[in-house]
Amino acid sequence: MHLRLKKNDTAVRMKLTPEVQEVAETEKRGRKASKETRRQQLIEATIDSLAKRGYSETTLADVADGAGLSRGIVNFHFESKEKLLIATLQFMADEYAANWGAALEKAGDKAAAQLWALVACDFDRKICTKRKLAAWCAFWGEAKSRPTYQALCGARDVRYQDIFLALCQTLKDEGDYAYEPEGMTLALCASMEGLWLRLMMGDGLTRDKAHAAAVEYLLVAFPKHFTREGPK
Amino acid sequence: MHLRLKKNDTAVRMKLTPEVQEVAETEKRGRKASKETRRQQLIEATIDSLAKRGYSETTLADVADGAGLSRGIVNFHFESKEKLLIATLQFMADEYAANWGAALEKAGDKAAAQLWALVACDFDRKICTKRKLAAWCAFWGEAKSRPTYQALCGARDVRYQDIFLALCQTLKDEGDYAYEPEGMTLALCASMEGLWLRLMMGDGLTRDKAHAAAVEYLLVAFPKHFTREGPK
DNA sequence: ATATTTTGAATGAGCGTTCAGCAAATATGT
DNA sequence: ACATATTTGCTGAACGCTCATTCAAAATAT
Repeated sequence: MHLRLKKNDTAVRMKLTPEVQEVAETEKRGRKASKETRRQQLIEATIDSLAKRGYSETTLADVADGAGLSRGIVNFHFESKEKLLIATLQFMADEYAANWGAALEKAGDKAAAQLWALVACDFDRKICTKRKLAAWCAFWGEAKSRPTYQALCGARDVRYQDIFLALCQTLKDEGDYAYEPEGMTLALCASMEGLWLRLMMGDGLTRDKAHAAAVEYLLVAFPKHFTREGPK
Repeated sequence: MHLRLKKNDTAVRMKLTPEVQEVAETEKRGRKASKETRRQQLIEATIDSLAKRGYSETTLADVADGAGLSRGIVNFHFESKEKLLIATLQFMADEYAANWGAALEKAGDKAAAQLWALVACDFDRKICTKRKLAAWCAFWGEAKSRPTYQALCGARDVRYQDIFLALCQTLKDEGDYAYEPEGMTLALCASMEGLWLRLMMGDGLTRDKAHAAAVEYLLVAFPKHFTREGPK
């Protein structure tokens, strides 16, 4: 006979991370949480685990514990570990895309303002957290040997890169700059990704310093369009 | 009773990769290989495995197979899987450092030439192979949750970054550029790392195009010092 | 003969997956 | 209203597989 704790008694459970908590408390609690809410809660716990332990040490047990739920739960809501991870990456990719999409909307129709916004939003508090950067990096590390991950990681991808390229092209025409836009765009995008990488590694680099470095790049590339405070 | 193949008969073994072969055939063959040679051979096989299967799926069995040796071999020459991986990363970090060290030597004492050489050598055939980039990336993915990896990955690190910064500073003084050197250096280093990341991801980006993008950066940042063909 | 290197079978820990069963929520019957 | 049946969400023990590690024995070198 088992001695049993009362279920869903959050006071008894291990401390959950703010992100998981938040999702768990959205809508209704405990048993009544909808399927979609549970999935989200597990995805958040997965990001936590990836950030804390890295890809190779992320286990379903850890995810379940992190979500404050039982062992079999992932295979119930997702079909397998693999599918949970894909859903997690998908979620992050969607969030990322939504973020820059919204930033672009708000930026108005001047190319310089759009480019500025696009660069800034990569270092937004919502997107650019240690936690999420670590999770991104975990996926990057596995991406080369997994086409599925590669496709989703590259979702910061074609459309994004195209827009970037178009903006650089426009500014070049406006400002009579001499550079070769494709190389320029590539170097700029790469720089932001590299800054993410470094943010993740720690080193005492902060979000603000990273953003400032990216801005420095914008300044030397498009001196007629930007000051350190923003587009002219 | 076992039916046994004759040992060390390379004709019978699985095809080994060029890198492993090369090491295996350095010095004397088969059993007579020295301790150091065997270690190197296993390290090359580890890089192969990381590149082919990613960190999380790299197994000692795969490494041993890749080296054309038996299962227990790694635990004999290295003490554990963990130590093999650390030795592998250490090897790559040393090779990387030696590469830019040599490039710096050869570049003479003009700051512009040195910076050019430093950027160029990151895209050198010897360093910048799919295989090695993939291995680097595999380690990056695990680095946040493993201090040891983090320390070694950051070996493209303090000294490297300091030299870079000093060079940017010198060029700024020479050329009366307006940028803030710390941000500039950071953005430039990050750009090169980001380009590596993209090279690894595939996308049809080639070493030459990546190098060209980095050069494009140099051009806009230091227009008085460089042309696309090199330092003035 | 002794020391060193290599082998490969055995071991056991860790992990993803499965599934029978429990409990909460909801639907249906009275 | 209350009782009963059905559905849905969840649990956790059990299973089987993969893989790092160990080690006795074999092969080779000195």
